[in-house]
Amino acid sequence: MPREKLSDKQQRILAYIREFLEEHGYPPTVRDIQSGCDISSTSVVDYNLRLLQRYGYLRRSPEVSRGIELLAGRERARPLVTVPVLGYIAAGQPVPVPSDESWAGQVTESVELPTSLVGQGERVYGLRVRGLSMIDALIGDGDIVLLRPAAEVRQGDMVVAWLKEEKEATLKRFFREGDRVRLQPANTQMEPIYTKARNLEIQGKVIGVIRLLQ
Amino acid sequence: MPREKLSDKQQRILAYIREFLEEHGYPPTVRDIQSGCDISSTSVVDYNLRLLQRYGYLRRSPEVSRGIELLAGRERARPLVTVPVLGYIAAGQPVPVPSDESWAGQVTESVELPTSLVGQGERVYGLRVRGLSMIDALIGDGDIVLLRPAAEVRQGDMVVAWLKEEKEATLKRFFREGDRVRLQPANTQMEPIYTKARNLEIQGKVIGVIRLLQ
DNA sequence: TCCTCTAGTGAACGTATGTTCTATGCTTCA
DNA sequence: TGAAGCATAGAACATACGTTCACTAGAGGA
Repeated sequence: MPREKLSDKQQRILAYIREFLEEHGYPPTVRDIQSGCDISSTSVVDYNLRLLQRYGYLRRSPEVSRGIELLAGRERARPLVTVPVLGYIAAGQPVPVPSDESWAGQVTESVELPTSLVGQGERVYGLRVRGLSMIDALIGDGDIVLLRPAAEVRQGDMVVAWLKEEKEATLKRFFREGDRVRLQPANTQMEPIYTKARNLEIQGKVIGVIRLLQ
Repeated sequence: MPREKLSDKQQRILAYIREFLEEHGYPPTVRDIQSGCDISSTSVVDYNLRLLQRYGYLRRSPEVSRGIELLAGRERARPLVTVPVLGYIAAGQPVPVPSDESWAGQVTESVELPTSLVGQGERVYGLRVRGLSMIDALIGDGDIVLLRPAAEVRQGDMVVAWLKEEKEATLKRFFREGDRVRLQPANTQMEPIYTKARNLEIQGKVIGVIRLLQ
């Protein structure tokens, strides 16, 4: 769709929509635009909106009041993702796992993070660490661990693992070695854990850690 | 305005409005909310919107279709702040300090963070940690430390300190004890460092740590 | 000259949508 | 047990608002 040169009136309309949105939080009606831009008839507004839509400056939802959406800054569609913090992770306790789809209700808090950090549309969730049990992974009390449900785990991935026998959640790097698994702490001075693969339940893959002080 | 506890229904309504806005660029109608939140009557939606407005979560323009404006993230004017990562911090090396005003040129990379984490207009900068010298503060190789230039340092603040004699940068909690200073590692199993106050140069106050894996 | 295209006008139409009214359970408190 | 609030139902009302239509006027173009 060719981006043609806009008439003076069309530019005024675009500017007015932008201002109105800024001020009110919702788009103007055809009649708002009419009076705001000193246009004599609603049909003229409709006419120009139609053109602006064809040129790609906005999108209209038919039959919908105020159904105008500006497309100019479209890539800023979802700069922030609200990451739900589902609960706590601590040694000797089961880890909350996002129940399919709606984790409504279990969310105690949430953190907003840019998509540049966690990706877009990913089912990332957070867990707040309680206690010092993860300290060998350089994760302290109060830190937030960012997790992605683990479809596949590759060598060296940092994962939240549930040790069934020990009844303990832990956070380590994952290495499959034959029929056993080596769980390697991030802190190189600490010793790794070895266990059978079937003693392990991978809860999620760690994609980040956030610690906020003060 | 008292921020009362929201009912489950009210939280769903707020969430729905947010989603709808995100997706369409304009707010939902009362009937959109009704069907979207599985509410039986438009009057119930109206009733709850009225309450949400009284609590300060949104503003409604009377007689105006889709006249709903979310107020929660009103300061969302500039949700993302670009935090410059000025360089590296490692033991035995001086720490880069933001030269007044323009640190243009020294920036090797940058991270975008929401204002909810680092505040707005604050002169926050980042340093990437090289090596394991900060491991007693639960900070590993590759982590990013978020710093604010330290106007005043209070008891217990986490700071980046430059030890002049030792020629070493370290990251510890700061406690003034008479004429000497105790630098306490975040890891409680480690021993504190004691030094004279004049051997110390506070480079900045740590406000956060970010670790991104993968 | 007639024809076509763009731009504008004013009114009317139909429905999308905010609002209101009455009635009904459900707690809570005395 | 009854009064007082809260939350909900369903319907009806009034109007805000997108859309359409018939008509006018200038600007090329053949």
